[in-house]
Amino acid sequence: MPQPHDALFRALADPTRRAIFERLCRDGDQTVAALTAHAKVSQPAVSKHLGVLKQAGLVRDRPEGRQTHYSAQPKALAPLIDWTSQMATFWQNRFDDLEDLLKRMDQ
Amino acid sequence: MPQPHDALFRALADPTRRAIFERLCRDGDQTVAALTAHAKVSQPAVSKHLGVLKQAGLVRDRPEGRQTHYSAQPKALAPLIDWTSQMATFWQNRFDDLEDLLKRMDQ
DNA sequence: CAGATTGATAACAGTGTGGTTATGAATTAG
DNA sequence: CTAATTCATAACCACACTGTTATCAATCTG
Repeated sequence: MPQPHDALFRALADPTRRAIFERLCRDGDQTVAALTAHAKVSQPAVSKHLGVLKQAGLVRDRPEGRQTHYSAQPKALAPLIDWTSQMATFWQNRFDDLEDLLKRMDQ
Repeated sequence: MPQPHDALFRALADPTRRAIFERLCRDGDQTVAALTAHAKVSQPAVSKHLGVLKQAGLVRDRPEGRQTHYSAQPKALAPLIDWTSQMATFWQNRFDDLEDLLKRMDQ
């Protein structure tokens, strides 16, 4: 059972892919050609990365004539934020438990 | 030039590794044997995952006799939080720019 | 000391991932 | 219509990654 997080974490694991996503967040709509111009890899590589990002919901594509515009979908980062804060919460709760324990021992 | 983020994102990309980290966040200090008992992989695999997590700063090890205790280091998640909020900020700024543009057009 | 336990490491196998070049379909320009 | 452009896909390659089993050093136990 693959977690819903899984595709997201996987997609963000690659630096080239993160760079593409960052650029889309920073500068908005971009064609594949524009993204390729700034990437250090070939156009097919960029297309494949965009495919992975799209699969993870991180980008949307908007075909327009012979070019395809891609845009960031930062809402897709929500599960990552949730997961992170959950980890922090677990951590915090353990301190709370420790506190409770110490209080109980104090009696 | 490997970003400081890189090891972090990479470490979190694997589900087995995330599960180990989650358990350490939830239940605190664990020996390798305890972690292996709940993982679906062999002890050497767990040890290797712990090595990767340690490299990324996500866990600390505390040798004690013949066993090694591992604990989560949630502070290591900070760069991930920063990165995420930066993406959101970029996104927000682009809306601000758009707003500015619309205001300017309104005059 | 002898034997059992714990965990790290080595060696290896299978798979996945990220890159390349080649190519083709669709669209635009001349 | 012809030529050029844009992007996706196919085919392939190299390597990294995750898992395995075997083994060993270190430590505890009897």
